[in-house]
Amino acid sequence: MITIKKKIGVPKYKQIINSIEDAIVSGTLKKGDQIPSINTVKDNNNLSRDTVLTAFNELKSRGIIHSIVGKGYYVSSENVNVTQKIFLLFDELNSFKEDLYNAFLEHLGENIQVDIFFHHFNKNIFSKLIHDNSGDYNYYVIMPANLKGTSEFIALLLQEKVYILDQVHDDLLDYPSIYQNFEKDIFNNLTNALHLIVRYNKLILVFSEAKQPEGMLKGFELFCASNTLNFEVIQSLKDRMLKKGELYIIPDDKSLLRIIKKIKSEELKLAIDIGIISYNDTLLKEIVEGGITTISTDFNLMGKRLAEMILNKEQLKIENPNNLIIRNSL
Amino acid sequence: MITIKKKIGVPKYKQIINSIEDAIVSGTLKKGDQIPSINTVKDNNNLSRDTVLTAFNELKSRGIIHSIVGKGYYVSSENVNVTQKIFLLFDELNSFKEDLYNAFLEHLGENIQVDIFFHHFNKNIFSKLIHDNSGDYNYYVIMPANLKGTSEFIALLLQEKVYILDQVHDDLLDYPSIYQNFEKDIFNNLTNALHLIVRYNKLILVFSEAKQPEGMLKGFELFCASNTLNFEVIQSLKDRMLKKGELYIIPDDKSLLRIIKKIKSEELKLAIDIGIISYNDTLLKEIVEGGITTISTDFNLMGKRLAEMILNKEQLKIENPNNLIIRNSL
DNA sequence: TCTAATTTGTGCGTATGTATG
DNA sequence: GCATACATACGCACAAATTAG
Repeated sequence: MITIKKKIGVPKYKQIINSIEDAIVSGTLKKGDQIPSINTVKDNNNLSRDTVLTAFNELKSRGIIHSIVGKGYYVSSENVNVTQKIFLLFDELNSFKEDLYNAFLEHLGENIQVDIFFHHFNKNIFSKLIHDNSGDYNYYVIMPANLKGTSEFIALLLQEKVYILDQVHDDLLDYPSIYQNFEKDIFNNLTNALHLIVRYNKLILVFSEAKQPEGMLKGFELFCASNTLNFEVIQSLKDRMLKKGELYIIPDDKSLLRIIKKIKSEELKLAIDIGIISYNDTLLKEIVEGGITTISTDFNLMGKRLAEMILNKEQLKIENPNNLIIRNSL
Repeated sequence: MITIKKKIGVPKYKQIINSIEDAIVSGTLKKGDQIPSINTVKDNNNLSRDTVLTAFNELKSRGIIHSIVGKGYYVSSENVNVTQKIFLLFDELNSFKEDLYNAFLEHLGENIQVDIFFHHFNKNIFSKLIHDNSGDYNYYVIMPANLKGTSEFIALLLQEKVYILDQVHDDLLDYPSIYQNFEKDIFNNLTNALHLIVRYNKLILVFSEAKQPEGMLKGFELFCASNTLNFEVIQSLKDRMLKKGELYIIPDDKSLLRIIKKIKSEELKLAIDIGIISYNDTLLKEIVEGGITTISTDFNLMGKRLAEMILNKEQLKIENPNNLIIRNSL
C-alpha cells in the first residue's frame, strides 16, 4: 500500500502521507480501518521509525487518522481534501482559450488547482515543460496543436493521467481525448453552406502551416474538389488584392481585421462583392459588420466535458461538436 | 565532480555552476539525483559556505535544481539552456492579456521562460501561489488587480525581484511598477471627449466592484461632478431599459455585446439615441458596428516596457499611457 | 500473574538548508 | 568570507501502554 521511491527528491515522509491519502481516496482504506503500524511500514520500506512517525503525526494533526497507544493508528476521516493539481499545456495564449479555460475551471469546482503552460509550437519548450513537471501533477491535459512527434515526451508521464486536447496525432491515439475533427468539420459545414457559397467565383483559405491544423486544409481541398469549385490557399492577406466574387475563409482574427479594413477602403460590399467565413467564434463576431459567419467548435462544451471526464476518471475519446453559424458576411 | 581552479579569472561560484551544468549535460547527473551538499562541496574544494550557496541559489532560480530543507539539493531539470525564469501572476485569463503577454515574451527574447498563473481575485489562491513559488524564479511580475492587502504575501519574495503590474495599491508603492492611473485616465479621456459627451442626457457606468478598479469609479464620478453631468452607476445591463440620450461606459465585453444587441432589437440608433464608450481596446472593436469608441491603455507597450525594465534591471515606476480612440459609437 | 512481543510516545543527536549580522 | 541561530529531516534509544499466551 505504501510505496517509497528513493532519489526522487520528494521527502520520504511526504511520500508516506501521499500513499495513505491515495489509499483513502481510492477506497482501499475506509473510516475506522486500522492502518499498518509504524514498525510494519518501517520494515517494509527500510525507513527510520521517525520518518514514519513524522508522516503519521502530520496525518493525525490534520484529523485524518488518530492513534491509540499500544494499539495502533486508525482512519478517522475520509475527507482528505487533497488539492488536486492539473497541468494544462496549451499552444499559445489567444482569446479562444478564454472560454475553454473558464469553462474547464468552472466545472472542476473547488480544491483543484490548474496551472497553464504554453509551448508556442516549439518542441524544445514542449519537451522541457513535460520533463520538468513530470510527476508533480495529478493530471496532464495537453494540446499538442500541430506539433508532431510529441508522444515520446508524453510517454514520460503516467498513461492514465494524460488527456489530449483539440488535435490528436496518429501517435497519440492511445490516450483519452476531446478533439476536433477538422477535416470532417470544415467539409461538412462548408457543405451546409453550399447554397450560399456557390454565389462566389472562388474560395480562398488563409492558411498558416505553422499554426493551423492539417485537417483544415485537407477538408477544404476535398470540399472544393467534390464540388468542382475554383480555390486557392494563401499564407497571408498582406499585399493581397481583393477581387469581386471571392470568398475568404479566415482562421485568425488579425487577418479578419485586415480584410474588413481592405473591403471598406476599397469600397467593396461584404457578402455581395466579398464573402467571409471566419474560423473560431468569439463574442464580438456576432456583431462585427452585422455579424460574421463562423465555423467553430464549442469551446465551452469542450472545457466542460474535459472537466467531467477528469472528475469521473473516464478514459474516452470524444469528438467535440462543430457548428456553422450563418450571419451576414456570407 | 566539481573542480575549482584558482587564479583563472572565472568567479568560483560560476565554476561551481559550470561544473554542475557539465555533469547534467554529460549525463552524470539526471533528474531527481541528489547533488553533493553545501558542506561537502565546501570541504572538498576549500571554499566558503556562501560561495557554494550563491552558486546553488542561481541554479535554483533557473529551475535546474531544487532544495529540500534537511535533505539536500536535487536536480529538477536537465535543460541547462534556460537562463532565467519569470513568474507572472495575472488576475484572470481574458483577451486583454493576449497582447500584453505576447509583447512581453517577444521583447524578452530567447532563453527566458515565463510561467503564468492566475489568482482569480481569490486571496487564498494568491497567497498559495506566492508561497509555493517563492525562491524558484528570477523575477516575479504580479498583477494584484483589485485584490487588496497582498503586500504581506509579496513580502515573502526578495524585494528586488518583484514588479507590480497594472494596479498599484498603497501598500505596494515600494515596488517598481508599470501601472495605469485609472482615475486620471478616465477623467482626462472623458474630458477629451467632452464635446461629444454633452450631446447626451445621462452617463451610465457599468461597474463591477469585484473586477474593475476603484480609480475608474472615482475618476468617472469626478468627471461628472466637475461638469455637472447627470450620471448613474449600475452593476449589470441585465433587465436594463435603454432610454434615448443615454451614454454607456462599458468595461467588459459581455456587456458590450449585450447592449449592442439591445440597441438593435429596440431599433435604436447607435451614437444618436445611445452612445457607447468601451474600456480596453481589442482588435475587433475597430470594426464592430462601424467602430466602438474606446478608452484603453496600450497593452503592447506595457508588455514591452516590462520586458525592458527587467532586462535592464531598472527599478522604475512607470505610468502606462492611456488613449481615447474616437470611433463611431459616440 | 508474569513475560514477551508489539505498539505508540518522547528525548536527543546529527546533517542539511535558511536567514542574519 | 565567517559566525551564529534556527527550522527541517532523519535516525537511534528508551519509556509507557496494550495484547497474547
